[in-house]
Amino acid sequence: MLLVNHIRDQFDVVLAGLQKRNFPDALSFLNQVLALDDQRKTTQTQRDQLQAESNSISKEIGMLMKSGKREEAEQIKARTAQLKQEIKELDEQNSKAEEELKALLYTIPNIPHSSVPAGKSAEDNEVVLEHGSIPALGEYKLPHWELIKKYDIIDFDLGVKITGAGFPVYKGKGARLQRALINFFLDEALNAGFLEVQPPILVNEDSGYGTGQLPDKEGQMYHATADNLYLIPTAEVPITNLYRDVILSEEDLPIRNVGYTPCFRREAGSWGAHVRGLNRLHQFDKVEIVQITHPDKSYEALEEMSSYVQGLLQKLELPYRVLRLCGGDMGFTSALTYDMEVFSAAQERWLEVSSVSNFETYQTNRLKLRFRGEDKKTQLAHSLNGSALALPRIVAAILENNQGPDGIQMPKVLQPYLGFDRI
RNA sequence: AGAGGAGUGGCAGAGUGGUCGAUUGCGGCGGUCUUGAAAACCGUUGUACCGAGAGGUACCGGGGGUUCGAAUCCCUCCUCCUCUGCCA
Repeated sequence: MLLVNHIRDQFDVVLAGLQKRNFPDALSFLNQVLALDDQRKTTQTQRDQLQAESNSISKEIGMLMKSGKREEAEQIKARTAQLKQEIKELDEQNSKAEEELKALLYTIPNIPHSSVPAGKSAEDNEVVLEHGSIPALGEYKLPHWELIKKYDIIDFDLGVKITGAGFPVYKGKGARLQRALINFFLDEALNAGFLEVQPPILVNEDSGYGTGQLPDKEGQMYHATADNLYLIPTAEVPITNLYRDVILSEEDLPIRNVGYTPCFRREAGSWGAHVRGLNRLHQFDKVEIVQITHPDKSYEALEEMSSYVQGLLQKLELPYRVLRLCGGDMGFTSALTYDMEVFSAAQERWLEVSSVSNFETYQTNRLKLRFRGEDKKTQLAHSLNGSALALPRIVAAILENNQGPDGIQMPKVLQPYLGFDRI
């Protein structure tokens, strides 16, 4: 959520940012926000003044009562009755304005960083770099959904039987590959100085609002209605919310956390040819890195995270490219996002395996995540996160890219974790 | 899940209708003293909103209510503790 004061002070920047996002009627929308905020301020000032009067009368009544002057006390009570009514009306106006303001602010996306290219869709994303060479598979060119059957390592039909579509069952070497990847990713993050956390995978409403999944995207989350809890779509939600309503001291920054969790996404209506096999699932595993930084350091941290994720892909010997997402393709809450995509050689397409974003103060404003600087004043920190990494598409790429006459060769770096070198 | 108890400032812990945003202690910060430190003493020490400022308003787990006035009374939800039950 953007700060109203920021909209006021940086009006032109915010307006240009929304236009880069193709936000309709940005100008009149922003003016409406400011008008509502003005209205809120006015009613609040009036309300506070009346309340001040009422408070002092109440004190007076108290003193009169004590000194036994009942009748005088009764007389001035009449005035407070009137004040009470007026305050109540102003309160109603005020909270109405506040709610409307909040509703508007919730619909405004984050302002893109100046380096974000304009554009409408994924085609307008900027390719920052490509790394590695695409393997020539020759006659061994099965897509992963056939490989998993051939080697009997992941079973979608069993998942359908016990749960439904998009909930695969990993078996044998398939299960061990999952476990190896999770451990590899966690160990790498540990070595890079991230603190490992294991958060709950169900979260309450407050947490959903904190990171921006609510109120708009509740359709994407599984909802345990009996307890009003949501299954997390990403570990970003519980990990970032660890710092909700927290005032850190400056020396605590940066906070660097890593966590492995299963992730759950309903992905309503998105089934089709592009989402076969492991490409899109309702439940999948992901290791996530989260950083809370000083506002001056967040872009530095973003670059670090991008290099870190690239390092993982290099160690896994996967060809990848890095995209800088355009204004139209970026997530709602992000100011700058890099997507990492690996090339899936049998499908002959790029698959997104990581998304690394800087949210600046967009999340921390909702979260009330602040730190106290040297001047003793509190200010909002910046939050960032990235996948490091999401498993299914990594598995798809490893299986497809490394297939050959003798089965599927495993990346060297995983072999100590796996206990085998090929499937 | 049932019965009982409790949630107050960074922490501990007073406060049961009226000058209470809240006694006190510890911790933190600043100072006096000291070559330096400790001790002692003095001062200071929550967050947010409105206001140019003076200042005002709100917050004692969350929400609602009673009252001229609520940390204090009532309702409701949440959390923690104790006992019983169940369970990995």
